Amino acid sequence: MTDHLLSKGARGRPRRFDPNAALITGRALFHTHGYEALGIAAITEAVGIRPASFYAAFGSKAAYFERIAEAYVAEVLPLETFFRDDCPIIDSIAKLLGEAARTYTACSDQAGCLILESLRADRNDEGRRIALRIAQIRREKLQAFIARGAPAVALIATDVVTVTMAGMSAAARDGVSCVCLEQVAAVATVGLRSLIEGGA
Amino acid sequence: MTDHLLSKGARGRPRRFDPNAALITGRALFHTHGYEALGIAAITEAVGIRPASFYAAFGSKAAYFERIAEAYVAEVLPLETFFRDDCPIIDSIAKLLGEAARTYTACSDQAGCLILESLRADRNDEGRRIALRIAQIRREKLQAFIARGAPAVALIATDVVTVTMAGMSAAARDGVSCVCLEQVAAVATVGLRSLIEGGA
DNA sequence: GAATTTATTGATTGATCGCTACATAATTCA
DNA sequence: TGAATTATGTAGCGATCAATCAATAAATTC
Repeated sequence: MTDHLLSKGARGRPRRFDPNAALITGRALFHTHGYEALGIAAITEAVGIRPASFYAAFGSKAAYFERIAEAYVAEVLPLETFFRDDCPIIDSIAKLLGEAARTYTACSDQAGCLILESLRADRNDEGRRIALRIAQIRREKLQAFIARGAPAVALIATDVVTVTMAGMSAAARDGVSCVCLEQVAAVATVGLRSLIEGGA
Repeated sequence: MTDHLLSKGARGRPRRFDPNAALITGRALFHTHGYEALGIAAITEAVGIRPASFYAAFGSKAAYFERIAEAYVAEVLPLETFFRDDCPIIDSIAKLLGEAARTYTACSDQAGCLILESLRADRNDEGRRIALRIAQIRREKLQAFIARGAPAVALIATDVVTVTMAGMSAAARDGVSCVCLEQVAAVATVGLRSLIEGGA
């Protein structure tokens, strides 16, 4: 991680910056400002490089964002952590929603979910297209997990979880507190429990 | 409405276009593309005027959007329609959420709520600032209505409704169907009923 | 040392952004 | 009829956008 400059067998002039660090920096910037509002100039200034170096390393703004978004979805609220076969599905969902409330409000400068917030853009926005693909994969994964414990209502339960998380992400960006979102998650869980356990 | 060209007492050269029609056109465009993604060029082309005429009539893009957003919030899902004193608060909320599901999916090119979707932007985005002010006023109004029927849990119930509507608006933009959103609204209502009626 | 390879710097490119200056056209009021 | 007023068309402002070009620098390979 710190030996990015060494790269023994590399020919040519070595990089003067760490691409991984640049991805971390970019993640924070995209999370704060969004895909469209964040310009190359702001990225390169924050990383401490010139545009040409940025494009040599990452190819394009879209490719740069895609790498960041892929890493984000793999790290933040990974579904495998919550859905285990020895745990009632409703408990898994409750834990997921509660943890989402905390994650989305952990840093006021980067509130909400990077992926879900990147969906809020024009249809033809490149950032939205990338985020949409990632969000759909995640959604299918979630639905598969829920289907294992509640096959009859998996689709609607997945929609409820998805809508709730999107709403919590939006609310977090509008400044709603962690405690409030935890309560929202709890109320949503009540409805979901009723749905899954076959209540009215 | 059709006599905008007459305006008996008006001095100077008369307008060649209907500002009200231009507001309608702009509402559809903003709803489809969002504040930032919609440029003056696209607006003026759709309305059939030149930029100079646009600025003479509306002052700025922000002022134009503000007039559209104010009209939108007054017309779409007006809270007074749903909250009446002779109706249990949970029924009012259920009707509001159900109608939101239908409204948000009525037109696929303008899915979701114009105000809520305009909140998804950079903090310093002018469109977001305008939408945020309108959304906050609406939120306070909603909380006041809910407090009349359920004062003890008005704050959290308001948060749940707000989050659910924001999530439904986002889902509608991602292509989720009306039927699915109606089911989501129904599940959310179950949780809210439990909250309001003091259940577990 | 010479050739090759890769990354850097610095200066731009063409497109688009919101917005406006200027002259002209069309109307009302005196 | 002429002055005042308002809207229009043309043309372009400075700023910013993502992305790139040519020249140079720093490494490896031969």
